[in-house]
Amino acid sequence: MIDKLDARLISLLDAEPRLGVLECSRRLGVARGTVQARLDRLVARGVVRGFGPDIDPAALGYGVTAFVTLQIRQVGGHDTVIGRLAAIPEMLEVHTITGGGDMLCRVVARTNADLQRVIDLIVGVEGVVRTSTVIALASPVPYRTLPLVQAVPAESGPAES
Amino acid sequence: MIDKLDARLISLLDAEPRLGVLECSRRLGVARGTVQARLDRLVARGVVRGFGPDIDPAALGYGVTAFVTLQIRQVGGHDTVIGRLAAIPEMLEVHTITGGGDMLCRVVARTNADLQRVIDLIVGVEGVVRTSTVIALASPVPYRTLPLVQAVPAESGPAES
DNA sequence: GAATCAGTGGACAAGATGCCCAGTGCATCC
DNA sequence: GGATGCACTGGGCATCTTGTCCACTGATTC
Repeated sequence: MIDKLDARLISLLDAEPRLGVLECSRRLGVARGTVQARLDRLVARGVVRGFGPDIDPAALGYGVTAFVTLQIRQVGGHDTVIGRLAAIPEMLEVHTITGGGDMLCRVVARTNADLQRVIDLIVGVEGVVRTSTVIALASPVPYRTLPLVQAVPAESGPAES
Repeated sequence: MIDKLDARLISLLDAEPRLGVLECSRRLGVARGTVQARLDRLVARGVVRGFGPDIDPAALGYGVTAFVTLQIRQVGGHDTVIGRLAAIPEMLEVHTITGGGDMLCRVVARTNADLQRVIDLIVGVEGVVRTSTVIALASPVPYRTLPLVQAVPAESGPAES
């Protein structure tokens, strides 16, 4: 699925995203064309979605992060609810889930008081029956995917497929 | 905190991350130096953390995402637990939270069966008392921050700051 | 009025990019 | 064995971009 060179390339780009193809080839000790081809392949296969700017909500004034579990009225379909939720700028992420709740959302707010406003927005969405909120106090492990990338290359020998 | 030009710049880079400074300046209709200065400032202020590659775990074979709520034994400190959790490659994110649980984790796995293995790894961590897992069935709103960026520029007039 | 700051528009050398090519080692396939 | 396909190498080329200067303008602040 991905080999050591790919992993090294991704790790390198993760550490110093501003690096160009040429510089990468120098650091990795391979030809420029190889790096170019690898990158193209990774993007084409969807492994690398892109290189979008990584925005820090806290730096924008949204220092409070919370996870809100929703229960949805069964009739009426989830789609409209999702649409309404997506219209809330503070709504950073929505997942449909198993278990007691129906959806798990990540939201941000400027303050705890502001979080109340955001939650009210959510509760106000037609079809939302109940919400349950937990506030993230700290994020000791911020979102990351590198360990995954670096762990995969267990396939060293003659891999099958 | 951020003005319309910043928002437009970020939006542009989000849509087409491969764009250079020069191309951005053309699209935005401003001088190259301006774009350069804006970008530098955004990065310096921490609003833009970087431009790291966006990896899709699913494309790596990790198609199952789950959220695991942990309860931690009060004695012994969270730090060691966090260290152990961070050592698990499938552990994408860890937050300490309010409410019934102590921590909320996002993990991925190759299959539901594989998820069992990952959860076992978590349960095996010294200090973890109990876990509660919900599986993400779908992610109708994948992680995003753009709406936040585009919503902020409510300050148009002579802002006080 | 003077100073400060953001933006403009232009210039320059240095470097990177996209693209093409011939050659090589290493698989698999006939 | 021999042939094909594939990934990688190393080189060359014109074009574009980058980083970094500069002088000038306009708005804001003191």
